[in-house]
Amino acid sequence: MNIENLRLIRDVAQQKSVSKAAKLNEISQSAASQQLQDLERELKVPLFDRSTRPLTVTPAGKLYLEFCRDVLRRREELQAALNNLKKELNDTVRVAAIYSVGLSEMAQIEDRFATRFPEAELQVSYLRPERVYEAVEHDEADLGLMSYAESSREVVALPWREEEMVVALAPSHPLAGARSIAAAELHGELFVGFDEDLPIQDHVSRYLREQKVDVETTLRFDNLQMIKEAVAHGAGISIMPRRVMTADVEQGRLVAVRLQGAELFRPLRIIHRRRKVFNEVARGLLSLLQESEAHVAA
Amino acid sequence: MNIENLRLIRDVAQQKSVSKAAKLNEISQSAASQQLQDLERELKVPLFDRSTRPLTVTPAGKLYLEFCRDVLRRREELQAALNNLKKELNDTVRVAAIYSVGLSEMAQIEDRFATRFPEAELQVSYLRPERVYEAVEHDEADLGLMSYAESSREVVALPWREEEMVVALAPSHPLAGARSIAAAELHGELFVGFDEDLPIQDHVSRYLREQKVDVETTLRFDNLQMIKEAVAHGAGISIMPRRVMTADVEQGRLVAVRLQGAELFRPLRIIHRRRKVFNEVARGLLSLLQESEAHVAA
DNA sequence: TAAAAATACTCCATAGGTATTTTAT
DNA sequence: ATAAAATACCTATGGAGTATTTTTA
Repeated sequence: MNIENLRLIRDVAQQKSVSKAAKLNEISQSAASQQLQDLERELKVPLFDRSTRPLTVTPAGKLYLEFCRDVLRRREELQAALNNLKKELNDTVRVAAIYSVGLSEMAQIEDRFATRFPEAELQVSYLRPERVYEAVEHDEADLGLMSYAESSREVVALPWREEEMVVALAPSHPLAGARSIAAAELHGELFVGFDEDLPIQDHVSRYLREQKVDVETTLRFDNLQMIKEAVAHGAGISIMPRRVMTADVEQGRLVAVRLQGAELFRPLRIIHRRRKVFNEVARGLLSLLQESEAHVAA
Repeated sequence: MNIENLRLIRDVAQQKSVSKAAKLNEISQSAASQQLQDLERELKVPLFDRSTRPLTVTPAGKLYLEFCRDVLRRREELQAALNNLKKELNDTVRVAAIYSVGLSEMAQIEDRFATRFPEAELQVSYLRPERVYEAVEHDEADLGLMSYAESSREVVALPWREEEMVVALAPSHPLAGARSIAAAELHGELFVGFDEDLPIQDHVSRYLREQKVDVETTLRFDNLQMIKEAVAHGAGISIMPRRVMTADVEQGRLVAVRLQGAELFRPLRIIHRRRKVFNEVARGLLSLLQESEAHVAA
């Protein structure tokens, strides 16, 4: 029972002729005759009465014929569904990004992507960092954009960009007027930090430790949004990427001051599954991202 | 795409393992692996992600899996339907008989058949003679019971029984009291006959011609029922098989008188398609009919 | 390191072809 | 007599096996 055989049987019934059905299916009359007989032997029941001309369909043949039609129709449905899926598979790239990559950042990327691949679809999900990693690991996303990612057995991390970390202050803070701040000046300040298990917090803590600076951490959050909120309300100062506070600075809610020597950077990475087979648009997006990194660096 | 392959793919998804599915389907791991790859090559889309353990089903795999399940279910339905049909085919014999074979006659046959073949089913259709012949010719009936049938290219006629033809009269008819009637006595009688194109009419007409008897035919019908009706109402006499008027005689509606010399018989025949392959019960019924003929003759 | 899957290689069963015979009209 | 189906016979292909390598966890 294969598709060709189903078609053949259907055509025999329709044409009332084995040889005509054979021609339609581009096989010899002999082959058609043998297929039909093999099938009848397998089912142990004749499907056609060939002692009349033209041949006639037996009741069993009618049942089998309906079966053929049903399966052939179902097969067409499958083919159509698979084609849709394949189109999507080929024309879509799925990106998982942490929130702090930023909507405006992604909007630019999306624009350039849309120009270069007008047919393609770019799906972006904003997720918490662990979920970005998981999405890539389980092949729910083709590319991940996150900070402090490390290559592992499952996942490859490529460099993307290094974001300058600055001191975030409420406009009312005494240091808010400074053009730059030396690490030492932070000693004893009230500080709003990340949860301790986050790599960015490790990074900042290590930096402060190296600079022999002690800050008094008053609050911890697992996301930038809440930290900015707390800083704006005067709960303390913080250290974060300059880029994530652009809007807040413009609106006068926060002040960003350069760290003297600009010696702290948050590494953003592009991650993907090891041995991942990219489709064309995913490859395209990857190189677009890497170009843009070069561009920013320049 | 054959049934075994559909089962294999379904089992791979269910077991999340090619080797386990292979065992279930009693083929080697290698064969299963190759079947799967061939299928994926044919569809040009991977159905399973084998870079994870246990393997996972891709979206395309899910679509294909539903297809497998649908086709396998449909196939079971077909098998069940065919089994019913085959049972019927093997245990059923279809008989087409002319009306004048008679219900009581057939009831006896059915009883004896039911005793000898308790599992079997006997389907009897009462039809007009042409339709009996057609039914046998087109394999709508296995056996036909009719009068005056001849063997032809399509159909074989076997002798069954010869039915004595008698004179049918209304009880009020002057000849109704006779023990027998010579052909000559019918001369000038009003006569109710069959349509001229029926063999039985030929037969009767030829007989009367040979006996140099002229009757005055007042009415013609294409069936015995109407002729009996007409005779009972005094439209004339007729000649017909004794057996078909038994009930009418008992009820005093008609009188049957033997033709002197009992020289007129209606031949009943069993007909069947040439080269017809009988099932067991049809063969059984045929020999039962032929026995009963011997019995009647004895 | 152990399992599962893929691959290399071989074999043979069978699907399909040509030529011929049988069958139906 | 003619066209259709069945059959005899042959060949090439591909499906399935064993043994081995590669991959995943």
